[in-house]
Amino acid sequence: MGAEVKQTILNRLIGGIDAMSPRLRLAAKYIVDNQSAFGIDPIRTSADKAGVSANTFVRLADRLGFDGFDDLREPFRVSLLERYDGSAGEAWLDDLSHAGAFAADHARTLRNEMDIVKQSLRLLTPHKAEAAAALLTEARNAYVTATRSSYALAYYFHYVARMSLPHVHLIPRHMGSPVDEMVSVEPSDVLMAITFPPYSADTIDALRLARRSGMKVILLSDSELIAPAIQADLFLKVSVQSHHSFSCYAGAMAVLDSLLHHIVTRGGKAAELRISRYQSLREDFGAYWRAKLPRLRRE
Amino acid sequence: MGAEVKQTILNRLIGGIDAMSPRLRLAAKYIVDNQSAFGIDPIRTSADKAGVSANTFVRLADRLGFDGFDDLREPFRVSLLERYDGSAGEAWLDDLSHAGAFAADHARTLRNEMDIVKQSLRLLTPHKAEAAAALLTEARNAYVTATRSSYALAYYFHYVARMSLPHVHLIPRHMGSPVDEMVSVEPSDVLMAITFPPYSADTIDALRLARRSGMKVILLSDSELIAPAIQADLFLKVSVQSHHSFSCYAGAMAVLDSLLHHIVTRGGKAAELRISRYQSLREDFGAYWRAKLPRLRRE
DNA sequence: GCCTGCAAAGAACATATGTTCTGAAATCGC
DNA sequence: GCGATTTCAGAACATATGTTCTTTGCAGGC
Repeated sequence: MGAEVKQTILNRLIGGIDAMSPRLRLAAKYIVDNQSAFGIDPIRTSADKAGVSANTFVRLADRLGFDGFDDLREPFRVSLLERYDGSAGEAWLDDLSHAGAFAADHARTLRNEMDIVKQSLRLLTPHKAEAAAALLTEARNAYVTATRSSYALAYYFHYVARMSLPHVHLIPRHMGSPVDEMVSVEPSDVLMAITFPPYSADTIDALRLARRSGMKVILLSDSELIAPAIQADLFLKVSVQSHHSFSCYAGAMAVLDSLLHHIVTRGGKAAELRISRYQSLREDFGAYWRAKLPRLRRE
Repeated sequence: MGAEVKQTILNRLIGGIDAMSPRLRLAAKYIVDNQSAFGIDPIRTSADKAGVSANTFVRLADRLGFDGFDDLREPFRVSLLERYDGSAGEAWLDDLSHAGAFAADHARTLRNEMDIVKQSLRLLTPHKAEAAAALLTEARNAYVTATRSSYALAYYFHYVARMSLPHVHLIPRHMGSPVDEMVSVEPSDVLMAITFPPYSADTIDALRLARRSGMKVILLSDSELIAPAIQADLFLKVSVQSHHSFSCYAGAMAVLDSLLHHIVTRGGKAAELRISRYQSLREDFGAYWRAKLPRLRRE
């Protein structure tokens, strides 16, 4: 009952947003993006978060034909109640399991994803996380390598990490083998390798070269035993098991997210500043909604 | 974070209820029984529903050591906001929270990762998953696009999907804008765009072009409202919130993993075969341990 | 019986919240 | 360009909300 009303409002907000004035758009977008927060916050809080004034929300409510702001917020309040009560625990997954063949199969994959994420994060002890962050931060140069599908993970990690640590490099940069770009490594460098079965020969070569060069080695994989005569200084185990023939990388991504957090935290104010400079640089391009508005950010 | 505090309060309420006066008991029981309602209702409403006076709740808050009623209700509010206390009650995480400053911070990030993964997967209903798989499978050509850090996600998705569906293309392939590679799109094609704030102008352009071309559009993002005049045929919402200035992609990755599963499943025997052919092709290169070993595959 | 101590409700108060009003700034139309 | 219109924020206002104060009622002790 309440959920329908809410959906109707959302549809009207989405459908009518192109015909709205800039501030009304911001307010509408805020509601669509933060439905739960909008349900509980008082009008001024929502206004601050959305970057508009309080009475912009009043005007939005009026424009939508409501008697007042409260009438607009009410459906979001009750939907918050309904949804929460219905979703306590893992009931939603169990329900899915009994909602037909496709849903049951779907539920199995979702459960698997959550399991590998939990399992991977569990294995990332604070000690290991701290050690990894320290190794990467204090290295002269830190090389991140991977190939094929795990290259995506390395790409992401490098993309974010380099904002905080300019001495992080992704190899191979384009084509070719990672060893080609390791000609001038030194013992004060670090190699972080990411590989999953079937393990890449290129990555294994890079690991071997790193060992010979006396570099520190961080290995992110599902097994510590990748190939003979390979040992990592720090092994980060992640779970990638799946029901099909290829791996699931959600666990690995969660571990990388977590490492990035520590790297940025270690970087302190300077790192934060560098990242926000990247951000603002990019916003000059993709600034559609925020167009010419002052960026009011909470906290 | 909020979920823990709430749980602590509940435990204290339940544990201490025998030592309370009759009215305080009523109030305590009401909180335990109606956690969500207690989170949003003002004090007088809760008082009416519980059958006590307003200041009984004030006294209860005082007795529990809070500075005021608001402090008592706050954890219930935020837990309502977090929609899903995915990580509540994980003993190993709770232990971490009390093992020093670094471990506590670490635990916070792990909890966040698990929550966004759960939240994202919850939003991926079987209906949406099936629709996405169908759109991608039945398209003449399917284009996957993203830029900057989310390019990693698109890269991964394309890498695996194309084994099952050869008509999936990653754009932009190297440099340049995705629109450059959309010159010959047709209404029977599909565009799957992945973008997170700050939204990329290139991706938005691609979405606009897709709309004009009559293509079907799948949008994987944190918001349905990316830019004006953009609407997706299928919107897959994922949670990327984090405690720092950049997004966490574990939830997005879990959703992609899940979609890939359905795509491969839909592909049937033919797809499985194609994938294992890729696998064996790669193993000829990277076959170190496996060389003379039987391939043990779980399940 | 009277007093003390506690529990509880209701009234009184200060603050927070939604709403309205006003004037300034931006935008549009000509 | 310049006036008309729209959009918007800040102040002013009435109501709602949390808190405090006061009073009442009820036990138990001397």
